[in-house]
Amino acid sequence: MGRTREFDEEKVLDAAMQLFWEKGYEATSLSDLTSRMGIQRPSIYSAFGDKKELFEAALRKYTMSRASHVRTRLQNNPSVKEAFRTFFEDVVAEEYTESRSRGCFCINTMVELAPHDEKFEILTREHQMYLSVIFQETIERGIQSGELETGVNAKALSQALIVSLIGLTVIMKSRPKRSFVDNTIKVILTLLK
Amino acid sequence: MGRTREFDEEKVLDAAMQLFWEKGYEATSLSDLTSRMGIQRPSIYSAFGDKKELFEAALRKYTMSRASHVRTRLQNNPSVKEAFRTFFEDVVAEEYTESRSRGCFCINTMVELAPHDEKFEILTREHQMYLSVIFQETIERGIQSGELETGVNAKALSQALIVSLIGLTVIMKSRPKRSFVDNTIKVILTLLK
DNA sequence: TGAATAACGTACCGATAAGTATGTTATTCA
DNA sequence: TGAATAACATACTTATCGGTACGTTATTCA
Repeated sequence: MGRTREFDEEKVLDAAMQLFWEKGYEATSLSDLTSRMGIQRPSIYSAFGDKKELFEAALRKYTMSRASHVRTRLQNNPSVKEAFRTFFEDVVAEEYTESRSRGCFCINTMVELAPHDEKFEILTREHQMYLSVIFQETIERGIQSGELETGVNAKALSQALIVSLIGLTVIMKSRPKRSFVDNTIKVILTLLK
Repeated sequence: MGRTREFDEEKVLDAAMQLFWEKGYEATSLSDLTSRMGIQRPSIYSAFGDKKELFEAALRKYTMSRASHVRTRLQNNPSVKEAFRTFFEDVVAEEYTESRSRGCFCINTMVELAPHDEKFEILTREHQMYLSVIFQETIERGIQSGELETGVNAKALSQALIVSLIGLTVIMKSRPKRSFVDNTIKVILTLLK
C-alpha cells in the first residue's frame, strides 16, 4: 500500500550515470544530481541510498551495458582482425565527434576512486578482466578459423589489447591530433597476426 | 624590506604535489594542504595564488621532473630494447611496492581535469607529446646503431609505446594480478624489432 | 633607530556540501 | 470508505568548502 513511485528508477539512474560519467564522483553534487535526475533529494536517498551507493549503482549499470556492447561488436564480425580494427576505430571516432571527451566511466573511476576504495578497485578490475576475456575468446575464434597464427598467445595478446585500449581512451582526453591515435591503432593492431 | 619568508617554496610545493598526486584536485581541501605543507592558508595564497594555480604549479613541477627522469633512464642504456624493457618493468615494480597506487600525476589530471579545463588539456597533452619525442629519439638511436630494423616507423611506434604505458599505469590502479601486467609488457615490447 | 613593509597566525566570511526531519498528498486494502 | 502507508516537496541541520580581513611580529633600509 501507499503512494506509487512517480519516477522511472531506470531512467533516473541513467541520468545519474551520465552525470557521474561526465564529472566524476567528487565534482558531482547532490544538487547537480537532483536537477539532472528530475527528482528531489529524499527520493534519491530512498531509492538508491547515499551518494556513493548511487554512484555504485550507476557504475554497475554502465559496466553491464558496456560489456554487452563490446561483446556483440566483436562477435558480429566474421573477421577477427576486422572486428578489432572497426571496434578500435569506432571508439576513437566517437570520442572525436563529441565536443568534450567523457572517455570510459569505468576507467575514470579506476583513476579517481580505485586507489582509495577497495570496492571500486575490485569492481573496475573485474570489468576490465571481463572485457579481457571477451577479447581472448575473439582471438581464439580467429585462431580456430585460421585467420590468426596458431602460435598466438591469446590470453597475453588480449591483455595487451585491453591495456592499449585503456591508454587510447585516456590520452584522447587531452585531445591529441587525430593522426596520433590513428598511427597508434595501426601499430597496436599489428600485434594481431 | 619586510619580514623574510620562513618556509622553503620548493619544499612546500613538493608537499602540495604529493598530496594532489595522491588525492586529485577535487578531493584535496585547503585544510589538507595547510597541514601537509606545514604553512597557513594566507601563506599559500600569497606564494602560489588560489587552489587551481597551486595545483598547476605542482603539476608543472611534476612533469618537468618526470620528463628528465624518463630521459636519463632511456639515454643511459646502450641497448634500446633493454632500456625500454627495464623502464617498463621498473614502472610496474614501483607501483606494486607501494601499498596503494598513485600512478602518474599527469595521467590522473588528464582524466580528472583535461576534459573540463583547456589549460590542463594542453598541459597534459604537451607532456605526453614530449615523452613521445623522447621515446622516438631512443628508437631512432636503435635504428642508427643497427639494433632495430631500418624499416621501423619510429614516430608511430613511440606513440604506441606511450599509449601502452598510459594503459599500464591506469590499469595498475585496479591492482590486477602481477602476471597480467608482466604478460602485457612482454607483448608490447615485441613491437620493438 | 624608527618608519615602512611583508610574512605571519587567528579568526572570520558567505556559499555550498551531504544528509534528514517534517508535514502533505496520493494510493492501497481491509 | 476510511485507516494505514509510502512517496512527495519544502525546508532545515551541521559541517566543511575556498577564500580573506585584520591585527601581530619580524625584517629592512633610510
